Amino acid sequence: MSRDAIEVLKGTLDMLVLKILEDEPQHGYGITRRLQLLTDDALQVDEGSMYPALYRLHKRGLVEAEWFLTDGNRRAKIYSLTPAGRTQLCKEAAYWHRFSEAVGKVISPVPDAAP
Amino acid sequence: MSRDAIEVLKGTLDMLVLKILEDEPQHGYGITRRLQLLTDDALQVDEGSMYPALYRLHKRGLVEAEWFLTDGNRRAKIYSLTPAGRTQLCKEAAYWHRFSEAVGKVISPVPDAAP
DNA sequence: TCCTATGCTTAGACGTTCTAGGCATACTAG
DNA sequence: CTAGTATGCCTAGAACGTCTAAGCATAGGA
Repeated sequence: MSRDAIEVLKGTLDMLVLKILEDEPQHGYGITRRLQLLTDDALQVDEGSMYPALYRLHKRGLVEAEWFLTDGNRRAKIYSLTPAGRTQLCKEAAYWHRFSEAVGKVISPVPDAAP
Repeated sequence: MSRDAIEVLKGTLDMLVLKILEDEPQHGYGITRRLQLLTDDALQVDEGSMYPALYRLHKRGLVEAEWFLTDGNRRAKIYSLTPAGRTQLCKEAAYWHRFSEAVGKVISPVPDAAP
């Protein structure tokens, strides 16, 4: 399974992470699995992308981090959204909509919807 | 006008260019304006992105290039799609659909369509 | 003559993702 | 007891594509 995973377009991971954290605080590993789950294995983000992304977001004040213990008694750094992060999520989602809409106009020319 | 242009997500320009060329052969400057036109100024690709993209595509054998004279008597390098380019366009469009669909699943959770 | 639109080129900065390695612990099977 | 698997984190570097910013050249209009 999952051999048909696709790469994440550069610039979209931050938005995806923020969105996952909007649902509920998560640790890096959890975010990765959540993305996989939500997209039926289409999105499988590498750890080498996920953790640097979380650092970026943390440095920008968009997420907070705190160490906790999971059910399995393992330590995990739980990230949660800050107010600034919530704002940024809105911006990035809006950007995504604008961009994907623009791409849509190019690759699937509007066929003059039937009246 | 046009101050609300957005950046092109890295990895999508090739697809956009191939798509424009599928309609009809164009030169770099023309492709840029065509993208702008089709997307109501949302997509304004810089020359510094467009020409390197065309070189990439040419090196990969996805487009052909030939010098012509335009209406205005100016020289212009006209690019056209090769069969390989057409195939690649299909691949990239399919990738885009898969990716944007996956993103959609994350950022706009399905609200359990009403029965 | 100057300015704008057209049209191409290219070096370098920049940011993001991936590759690929490392580390540590909990639990299970043998 | 020991090996393997799943969990969980870290990071250096390569790879890649887009943008910034400069330069060049010509046509046509003011």
